[in-house]
Amino acid sequence: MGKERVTVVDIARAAGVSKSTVSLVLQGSPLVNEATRAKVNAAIRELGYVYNRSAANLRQARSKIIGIVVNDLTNSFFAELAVGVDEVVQSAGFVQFLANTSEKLERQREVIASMREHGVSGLIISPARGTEVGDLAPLGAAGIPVVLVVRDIPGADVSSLISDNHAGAVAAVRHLVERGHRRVAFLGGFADTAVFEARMRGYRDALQEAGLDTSETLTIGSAPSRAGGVTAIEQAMMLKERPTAALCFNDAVAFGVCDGLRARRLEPGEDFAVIGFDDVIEAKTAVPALTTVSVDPQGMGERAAELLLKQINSGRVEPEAIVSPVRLAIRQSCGAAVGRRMKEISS
Amino acid sequence: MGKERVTVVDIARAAGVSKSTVSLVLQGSPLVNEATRAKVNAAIRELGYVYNRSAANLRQARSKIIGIVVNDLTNSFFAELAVGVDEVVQSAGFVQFLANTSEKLERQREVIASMREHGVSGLIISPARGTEVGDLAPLGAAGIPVVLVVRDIPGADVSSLISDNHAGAVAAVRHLVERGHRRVAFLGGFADTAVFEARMRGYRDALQEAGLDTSETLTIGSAPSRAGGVTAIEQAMMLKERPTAALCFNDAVAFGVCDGLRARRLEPGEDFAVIGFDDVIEAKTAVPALTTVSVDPQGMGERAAELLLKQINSGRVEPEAIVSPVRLAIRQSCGAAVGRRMKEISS
DNA sequence: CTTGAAATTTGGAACGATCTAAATTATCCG
DNA sequence: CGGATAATTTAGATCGTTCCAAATTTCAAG
Repeated sequence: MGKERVTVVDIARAAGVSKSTVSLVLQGSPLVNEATRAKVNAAIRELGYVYNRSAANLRQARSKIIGIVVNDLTNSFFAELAVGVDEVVQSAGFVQFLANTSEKLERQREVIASMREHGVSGLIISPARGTEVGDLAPLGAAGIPVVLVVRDIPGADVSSLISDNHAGAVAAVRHLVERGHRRVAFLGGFADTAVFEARMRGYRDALQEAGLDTSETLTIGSAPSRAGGVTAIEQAMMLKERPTAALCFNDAVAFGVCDGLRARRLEPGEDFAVIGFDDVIEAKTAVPALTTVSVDPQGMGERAAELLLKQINSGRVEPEAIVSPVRLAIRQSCGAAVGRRMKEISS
Repeated sequence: MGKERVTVVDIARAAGVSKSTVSLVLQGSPLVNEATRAKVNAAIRELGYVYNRSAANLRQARSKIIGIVVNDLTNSFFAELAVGVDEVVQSAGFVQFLANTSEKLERQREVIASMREHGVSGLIISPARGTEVGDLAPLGAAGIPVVLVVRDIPGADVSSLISDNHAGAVAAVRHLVERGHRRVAFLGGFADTAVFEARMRGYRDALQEAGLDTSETLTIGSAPSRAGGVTAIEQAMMLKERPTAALCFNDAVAFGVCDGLRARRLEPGEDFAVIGFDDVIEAKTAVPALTTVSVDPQGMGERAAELLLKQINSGRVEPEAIVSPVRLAIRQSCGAAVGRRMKEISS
């Protein structure tokens, strides 16, 4: 009744060769004769053999798994990132272990430990808020390559791939200033992340460069989500001197800001200029199409995966810190130059 | 120089016990004496031991991995579903293998094969379009429990958890009819899926029940995406007899429809009623908030995972086909009763 | 003390692949 | 045909854990 598992020995017997030869065939070795290869493959199909990776990993000491740890999978930025990683990882014959930490350090620790136990060959991590150098140290010590994405951890001795947040923010604000805006807000995001800091600094620098007010009143934090955007813009509109434009921490916030504006019967792109950050897929198709700093999450995932694979294959490499260039995708939500209506509401 | 891997034997030696005892401790067996357990745990910490799951799996013939295969991770419905699965799977001591097929059958086959090789204990699959019974048969034969989610595959001998698409569509259309709509469209989606068929049938049935026109002209297919929604509503507005309301295939389409309406200077919820399907997180915070058939993707993920775990633990169970109840979340986008403006544009 | 049962601990054989080094077979050339 | 070289194939050890059966220790009761 109970069917035994089919192993290399079984197919060796069936094909009339030794298990070593079967192993060679499984690995696609060029050493083996075409005729025997065919015989073996036939037997494999015949018996419905399923390769046992656990056994292989045991001997080889490292599996063909790469792990990816993200801090918030429900944010489509990270979902797209994961898709990008999966794409290249799969075609390199690896398989992806994906875990979501929901921004919880404890979960992140568990997840990374579990991946180590499974013998992952490398890890791509978008760290949860508050991750420290020490959380990654054991990986480095064990010789497991790590690529940090999106968020960097200062002092960590691993590679990182983050987008040029500062330059992106500068470009966005310059664009708004060129269009005549004088009161530009920075909306959304939590102040304790490196990403926030960089975008914020770019915003300030561009403002300063244009000789504009860089006081703190126009900077309003919130959760980096759509709902956060709604509350941020609400607060902004309570100010005595209202902004006429805003650079948002990310696209989710920007969408929320648009929602909030509409709730006040203001049309984003006409009555108020909105620029986002990240360029998630919906940015293009939204109405109005969202002007945003284009980061291409899927592309970032692909590049992170390539970087990681390079490190895995070349044994040991110096950690690289790559900043990924960024461009401003100008669409409708940043509107035309400041015109009648904007002047009107801003006064 | 080269540090050797630390194994049970090493910690056995360090703790002055046998490797069997260490193994017992590792598994949290109640057989072992408290004092020795402490000694062993100390040694484990001391030497920085990392459990080798490959070795364990080899012996035990099945790993604590559950696989989840989704057809489109960039769709936030599935991202949320995956998060729900991850949640319960992790707390049950399993770890999740997530793969995205991008709706490609070939990729799906590879991915499922790879998961088998890794010895997954069970699989949650949202199958790619065109998946056939034969694609799942080998899993059943190998005694690997499978739970299908979202899309069912008629004739497959596995459990499934799908939402009550028919009832949801009926409820949505009834609601629109009660509000006075007489020309209700069904927008978006591909006609060759079981999900489409069910929602569509619900739409028809409710229309018929109200004695309304069920001719095909008001049914307009499109890609089940935001962009698809835009094109679908454009087509709908070209009709000589325009609809005043629409049930959309899913929320992404519904958002696209809202976008398309705005592009024509029509305000969703005021000039035209829109109802979506799925209730993704953005539905609540969008403006106008989207009325939608609430499916709670994360909850579905959790339930699917629980169902799967039940099957894994209880050895062998009869496949169950669960249809998950659904409720209409009435928000702003379906507007008030047909009023002045709607009559105006619809004539 | 003995003794039997209960509580702990343990040696050694798996698990199913890979790898090394050596054996076998085929091929070539004068 | 002999010998050398190249091409294939193979035996057997090995990876790090779990599991079985048996051994040892502990303990309570007689």
